[in-house]
Formats: sequence, structure tokens, C-alpha cells
Amino acid sequence: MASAPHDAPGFELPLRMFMAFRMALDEVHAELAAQGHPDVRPTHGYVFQAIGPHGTTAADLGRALGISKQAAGKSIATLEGLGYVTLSPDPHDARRKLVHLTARGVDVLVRSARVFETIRARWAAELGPERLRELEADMRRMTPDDFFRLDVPGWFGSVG
Amino acid sequence: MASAPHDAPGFELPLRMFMAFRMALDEVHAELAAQGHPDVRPTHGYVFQAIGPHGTTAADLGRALGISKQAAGKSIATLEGLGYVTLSPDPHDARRKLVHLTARGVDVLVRSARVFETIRARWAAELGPERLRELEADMRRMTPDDFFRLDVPGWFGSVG
DNA sequence: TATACTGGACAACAAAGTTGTCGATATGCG
DNA sequence: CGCATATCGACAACTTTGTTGTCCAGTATA
Repeated sequence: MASAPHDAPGFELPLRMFMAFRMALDEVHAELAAQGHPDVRPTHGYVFQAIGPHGTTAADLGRALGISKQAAGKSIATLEGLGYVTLSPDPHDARRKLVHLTARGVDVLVRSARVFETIRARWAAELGPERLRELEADMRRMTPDDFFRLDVPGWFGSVG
Repeated sequence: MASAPHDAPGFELPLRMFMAFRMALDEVHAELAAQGHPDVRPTHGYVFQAIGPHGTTAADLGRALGISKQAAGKSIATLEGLGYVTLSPDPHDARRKLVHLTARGVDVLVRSARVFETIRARWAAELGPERLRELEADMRRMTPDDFFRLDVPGWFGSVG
């Protein structure tokens, strides 16, 4: 449509972005598994981040992540079972249950951040630090500020 | 780890890549839906591309996409029901069933390509054509050549 | 106080994969 | 030639991760 002769086909860049994302996430979770966190799933990272230092509730978590409160509730139950979060009653509102990260949950966050930095360093070495910063700047222009939403519920819909 | 003071946190770039990918795919499928293909799913695009002009079989499709042949078979059955592919016996091998795109299937491919080019043109306008080409070149260095694999079977594992 | 809203739990269901098994067909080799 | 092995596609059962709908308890508003 508006592409010059030897440009990449339009689908290539998005697909490569997805591929890079997936490689990074796979590496993070392979490392986490090797470092004592074999049960942490990619989406759990989003959940951990969304819980944050002050804690949340299931309904808020769902809103932050763009999923239903029920789905958020299931995640929390799973993570509680794995020892990554704790639930406590909210003293100001008897309906709510506050979710907080345990030390083990924080550990995941710390280790993930470390692996992400390692990956970033590798990319910096591959492309040069300046070029990588340009890439990051460009990506910021291409994506909204709340790049944190998940709503992957079923966007990768039916193959079948 | 190896990051200078004001660098982006390591997780930002991968997440923004995923976001950009998802926005592009959402736009493509919103357009497809508006143009008479409401039932086409993101993964179907991969399937269509993998079928190609010469046709395939379920087992080959599974290998190309990195999913099981059963899953590929389900996709094919769905797409056949939607009128996007046809099945015919292989004259050289009675076990195999050849999968080919119908005219309607090719139409999806053509329309998708068009939307992807529109998106690319918008990015070119936003960043400048030269920066976009650099971005594409960088992404090629960061990702493998077979950037086409799907194997999203469950990589986005359990939230719950 | 009566009504409406919100938080969390339970249940039923949907989508898209997976593994395992099976019969039918090909293929390779003694 | 004929048997052992491998592959194709189909069927079934299951898993994961989400969805809606319903319900009750607690809070807020008029």
C-alpha cells in the first residue's frame, strides 16, 4: 500500500516483536525454574507486578490486568497455594481480602528483573547501546503508556 | 546489572513489543471482521500462511507451526467448516489429505496483508521511514529466521 | 431504613491446546 | 515377496485458563 519496493512485508515486524517477546519470557521463566521457582507462569509476572508493594484485592487485580475478577481470584488462589501471596481481611471493609506478596513472591520479582536486565544487556551488546535506546524510544511512540494490560484471555483465539 | 542509570527497565521493551504485536493483530482482525470475515482468529493467519499456495497436510502443518498434528487437524476441520480450506485425497499417498485454501481463504490472506501494510505505513509516518527500516533491521538481528513458529499452545500458562 | 452497588465464592461452560490409542497405508530391508 | 517399522489422520479423554451467571454478605447512598 505505502511500501517501497524492498521494504519488509507488513506482517514481519509485528511477528518478530512477538517472537522477541516470547524468547525473552521463555528465558526468564527457564531461569526462574532453574532458580527454585518452577511453578511460576508467564502471567504470574503480570500478577506480581500488579499486586505491588501495597497489596491489592481480587477485583482490583482483575481491573488492572483486564481480566474478570473471577479469573483474578483463581490466580490469587493458585499463587496462595504456591506460597507467593498471602490473603488478609481488610480492616476497613469486611468484604475485601487484601493480597500481599510474600518474601518468596518478592524473590520472584527480583530474580525476574535480573534476567530481564541480562537480556537487555545482551541486546545492547548485539545492537549497540545507542541503537537499543533508539529502539526503546521508538517502541514508546508506538505503544500506549499503560503497556501493562494483559487481557490475553482469549485474544489468541481458536486455532481449532 | 549492566544497565546505565536512566535506561529503561529490562521488562519494558519486551512488554511493549508484545503490546505492539497485539495492537497490530487486533486491528487486522477487526478489519477482517468488518470486511466479511468475522470468524477468522489470530492463529488462523498463521495457518493460512503455513498452508501456502501448494497446500499441506495436517501433520506438516503441525510441524510448521510447532503444534501437535491433532491440534492442526482441529484447526483444519474448523477452517473447512468455515469455508476457508478444502480437503482432497493425495493421489500419491492414500493416508494423506491435502489441504488447500479456497478463494475465500486467499481473500483473507490478501486483506490481511493490506491491513498490515496500512499499519506499517502508519508506523513509518510516526517514526520516519528510515527509523522504521532500522527498527526492522534490529529486530531481524534479535530474532531467529523462522520467526513464524506458533507454539503458543500454553506458553502463556496459568494465571490461575 | 430501603435500595443500589461492590467484593468475593461457587458452578457451569468454552476455547484451544495436550497425550494416548487405533486402524489404514507406505516404506525399507532381509 | 513379506514382515517390521513408521506415518497419516481420527477419536477420546484430559488440562489449562479463561468466561458468564448467580448468590450472599457487606457498604454506601438517598
